[in-house]
Amino acid sequence: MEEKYDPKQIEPKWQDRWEKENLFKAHVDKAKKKYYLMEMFPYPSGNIHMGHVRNYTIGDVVARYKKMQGLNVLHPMGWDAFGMPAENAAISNNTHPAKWTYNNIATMRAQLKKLGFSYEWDREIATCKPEYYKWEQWLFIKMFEKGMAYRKKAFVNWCDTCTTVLANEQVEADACWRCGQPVRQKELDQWFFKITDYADDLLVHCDKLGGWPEKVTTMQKNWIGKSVGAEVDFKMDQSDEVIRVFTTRPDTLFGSTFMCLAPEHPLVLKLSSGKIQEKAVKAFVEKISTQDRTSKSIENYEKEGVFTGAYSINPMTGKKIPVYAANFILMEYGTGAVMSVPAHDQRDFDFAKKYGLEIKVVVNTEKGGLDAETMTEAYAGEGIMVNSGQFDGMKSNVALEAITDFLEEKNIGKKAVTFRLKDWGISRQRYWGAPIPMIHCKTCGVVPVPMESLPVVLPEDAELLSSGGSPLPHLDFFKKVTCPKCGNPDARRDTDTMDTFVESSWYFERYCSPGCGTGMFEKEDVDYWMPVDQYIGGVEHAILHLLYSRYFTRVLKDIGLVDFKEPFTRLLTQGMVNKETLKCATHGYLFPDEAERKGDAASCKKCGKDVEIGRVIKMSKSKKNVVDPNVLLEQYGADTTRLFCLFAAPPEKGLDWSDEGVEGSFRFLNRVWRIALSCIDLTKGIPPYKGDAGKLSGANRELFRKMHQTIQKVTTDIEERFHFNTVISAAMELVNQMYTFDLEKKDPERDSVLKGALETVVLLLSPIVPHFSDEIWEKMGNTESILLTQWPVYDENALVVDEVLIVVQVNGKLRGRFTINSDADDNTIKERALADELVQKFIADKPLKKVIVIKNKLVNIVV
RNA sequence: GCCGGAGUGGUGAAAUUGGUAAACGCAGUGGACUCAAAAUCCACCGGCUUCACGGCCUUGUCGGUUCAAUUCCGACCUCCGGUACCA
Repeated sequence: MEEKYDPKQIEPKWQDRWEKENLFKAHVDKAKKKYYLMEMFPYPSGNIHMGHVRNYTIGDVVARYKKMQGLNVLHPMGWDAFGMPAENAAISNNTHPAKWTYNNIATMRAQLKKLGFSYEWDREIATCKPEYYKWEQWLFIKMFEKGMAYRKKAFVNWCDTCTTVLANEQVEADACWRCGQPVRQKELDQWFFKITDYADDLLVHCDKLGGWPEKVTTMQKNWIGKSVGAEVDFKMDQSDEVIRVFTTRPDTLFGSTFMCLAPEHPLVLKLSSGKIQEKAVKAFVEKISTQDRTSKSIENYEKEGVFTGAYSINPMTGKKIPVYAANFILMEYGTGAVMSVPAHDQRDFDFAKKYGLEIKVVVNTEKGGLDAETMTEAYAGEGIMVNSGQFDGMKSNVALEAITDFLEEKNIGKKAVTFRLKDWGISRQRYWGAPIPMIHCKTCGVVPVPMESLPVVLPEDAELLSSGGSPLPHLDFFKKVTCPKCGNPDARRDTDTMDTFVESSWYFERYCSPGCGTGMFEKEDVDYWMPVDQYIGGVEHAILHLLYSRYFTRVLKDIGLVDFKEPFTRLLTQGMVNKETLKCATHGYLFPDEAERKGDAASCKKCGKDVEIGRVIKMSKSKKNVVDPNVLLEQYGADTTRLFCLFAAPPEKGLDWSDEGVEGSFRFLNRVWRIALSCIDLTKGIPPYKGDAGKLSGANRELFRKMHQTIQKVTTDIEERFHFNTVISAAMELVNQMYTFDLEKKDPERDSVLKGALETVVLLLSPIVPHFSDEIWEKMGNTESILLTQWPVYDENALVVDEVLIVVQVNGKLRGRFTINSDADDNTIKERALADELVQKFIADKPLKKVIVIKNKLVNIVV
C-alpha cells in the first residue's frame, strides 16, 4: 500500500524540525554576503487574512530561494500594534485595547507558524511595547531639539455630541459614524514633523530608486509636487497691506484680473471688516470651516467664493482688481493666495464666468485668434505674449523668465519653489498609541520629558470612553506632572499620542537589534544588515508609509545614527486580494457562509431573501468578503495554500479569489507526490544523470533538456520578475513530461535522467512548498533539510536544440509552418518558405515586394 | 476632481526585446479503469463557417505607426488603489 500525501502529518513535523535546528537564525557575519528581506508587518486585527498570506508567501519564497543561493538571509516579523481598531474593539466588546491586541498577536503568530514561514521569531517586535516606543520618544525629543518637530494649529474632524476627534474613516457623508451628528472642523495645537525640509531630496532620489516599481516613484514625485514659479507682492488699494501670491505662471501676470485668498487667510476677515461685505464674508468663512478641507474633497466642491470688498493693484498694469475669498484655495499651499488669470487657468476661468469677472488674454497661440469674449475654456499652453506692455511679442516661456527678473529688479517679487507636500501632522487625540514625551508648563512653555525618565508609559489601566474619545486627558495621575525645568507642580503632560505611521517608519532598523536597551539599535548591526535588500508589501502603501520611512531614514542619518539615506533598495508592491461582496437588504453585508449560492444568484440564510452580489473589491472585515486562511489550512494544509496564492496571479496584480483553483493546486502536489514515490522506488541506488546531453537520445534527451530549460526559466522568473505563477507552470510542464514515460519498461539510462528530473522538481518547488519538498527530499535519502542544499544550475549545452519551427506569414497572416535545422541560414529558410504549398497558394502570381526572415522564428512574405 | 494602475476564451492567466494570441491551471465534454463510485490516467475544449483541407473574426472601444501590434502612439469607456487621522 502506497503512502498518501498527508500534509497534516508532514507540516508539523517539519515546522518542529526547522525550529529545533535553528534554521532561520541569522547572525552578523561580515565574511558572508547579507540579504535583508522584509515584508510589511501586519496590524494585529484578529486573524491573518488572505492579503497577509499572499504577502508573506511571496516573501518566504524569496527568503528561502536566497538562502539556497548561499546568502546570509535576515527575515524578521513583528506587529504594527498601535492603532484605532483596538480602541473600537475595546468599546464594542468591553475588552482593553492591550488585551485585545496581545490576544490577536498570539492568534496570528500561531497562524503564521502554521504556514511554515521562515521567520526568525527571536527578533519579533510589537510596537505597543514600552521597550519599543521608548526609543521613538527618544527620537521625538532629538527631533524637537533640532526643530524637526514643532507645534502649529491644524484642523481636525470634530463631533460635538461625542466631544471627540474623528478619523477621516469615521466620517460618513460629513457626519459622525457613531451618532450621525454633522462633523465640524476644529482647530487644535498639534505636533508636526518637518518633512518638507527634505522635499527636494526625497524628490531627487526618486529617480535613483532603480529597484522600485516606476509607478510608485511616479506617485511619490507627484505627491511631493514640486512647482517652480515666482512669488509676487500685490499692494492693496487704499491700505498699506501687501498680499504675497505664488504663481507658476509669472508670464501671465498682466492677465491677472482678480485675486483669490484661502478662506483661512488672515487677511480675509480683516479686509472685509467694516465693509458692507463683512456679513457675507463671515458667513462664507464659517460655512467653509465646517467642510472637509482635505485634498480629496476640495477638488470636488463646486467653485465658490465671496468678494471681500477690497481691491489690490496688479503690479504690472497698475489696475485695481477685486480680492475674493474662494473655497478652492488652500492655506497650506504656497502663500494661501493666488493671482487669478482667467484666460489661462481653467479654475480661474470657471470662477470668472460664475461671478462675471473680466477675462483678459495675455498669451496668444502661434496662430493667434484667442478672444476673451468668445473663449469657452482657458488656454493654459505656451504662446506669444500680447497685452503685456514691453513683453509683447515674446514667447511666453521666455517672458516667464523676463518677468520674473523684472519683479526681482523692482523688488516686488522673486523666483520661488513650492511643494504640494505638507509637513507631517503626528498628533492624535487617541489612547492606543505612543505618548508624545512632552510637558506643558505655564512658565517654561513646552518642555521635553528628560531622557532618563523615558519611556513615558501609556497607562494600561485606563478605561475607554463609550464616545470614542481618549481617556488620557481625564487621568490626573498621568496628566499632572511637575515641570522638569522649573519644578512647577502644575505642569501638564501632553495627552496626545503619535500617528502609528511613526512606529512603522523605523521598525526595519529595530529588527537589526531588537532587544537593544541602550538606543534605537546597535550601529554595527544596522551597518551590516541595512538597507533592506527587498521589501514586499501592498500597493496601498505606495505613498504615505514608504515616504515617511524614507524621510525618517534621512533624519536618522542627519543625527548620525545611520550612514545611508534610502531604507529599501528593492521594492515589490503586491496587488490586493479581492473577492465579491454579498449584501442582504435586511442583514447588511454577509460572510460567504451566511449566503446560499445558486449559480449567479444567492439568498440570505437568515431570512431567505435575495442577496445582492456586489463588486469584487479588496477583502475587508467590514465588507465581510473574506476567506479565512484557517479553513484552507485545515482542509489542504499550508503548502497547498501557499502554492495557490502564488499560482493564481503574478504578485503585482490584484488577485480575485476563487475557491475552485485551490483544489487544483492540491491535485498537483499529489501528482508530484505519486511520481516521486514511484521514481524513488525505481531509482534506488541510481545516481542522477550528470553527463553530456549529446550522449542521450529520444525521450530521455528531451526530458534532460526540459529539465535544464525549467531550471533556467524558474531561476530567471524568480530572480528578475518574482513571477511565481510561471515558475509553477514550468514545474508542472516538467512533471507532465515525466508522466509520459512508461515506468514498466526497463531502461537504466532513463532511470538516471528521471532521477535528476525529480531532484530538480523538488528543489525548484522547495521555496514554494517547503514541507512537502523536505519530506520527499528525505525520502530520497537526504539527511539535511533541502533549505541547506544549493539551488540547481542549468547547463547551457543541454539547452541546445537541433531543429526549430519556422512559421510563414503572407502579408502578416499565418499561412504555413515547417521545421528546419537550427543553423540554417536566411536564404535556405526563405527558399523553404516560398516552396511551401499553402504559401504558394496565397502568393499566387502576385509579385513579391519584400521577404522578412527572423532567424529561428518566422518568415513574412509581403506581396 | 487629482495622481497611479488594470482590462486577453466560460474562468485564473501566459506570450520576458514589436515576430505562431491563449502556455500552465480551473470549470466543462467524451473515453479508459471499476460491480459501482471516488480517486487516477488519456483525449477534446475562443467564436463563426466548412463533409474535410481550410477560411473569416478575436487581446475594453475607436483611430494611428509598422512587413508585423496583447506589446508602441493618440482619444475615449469601465473597474481598482491612493488622496495626508484606516493600516
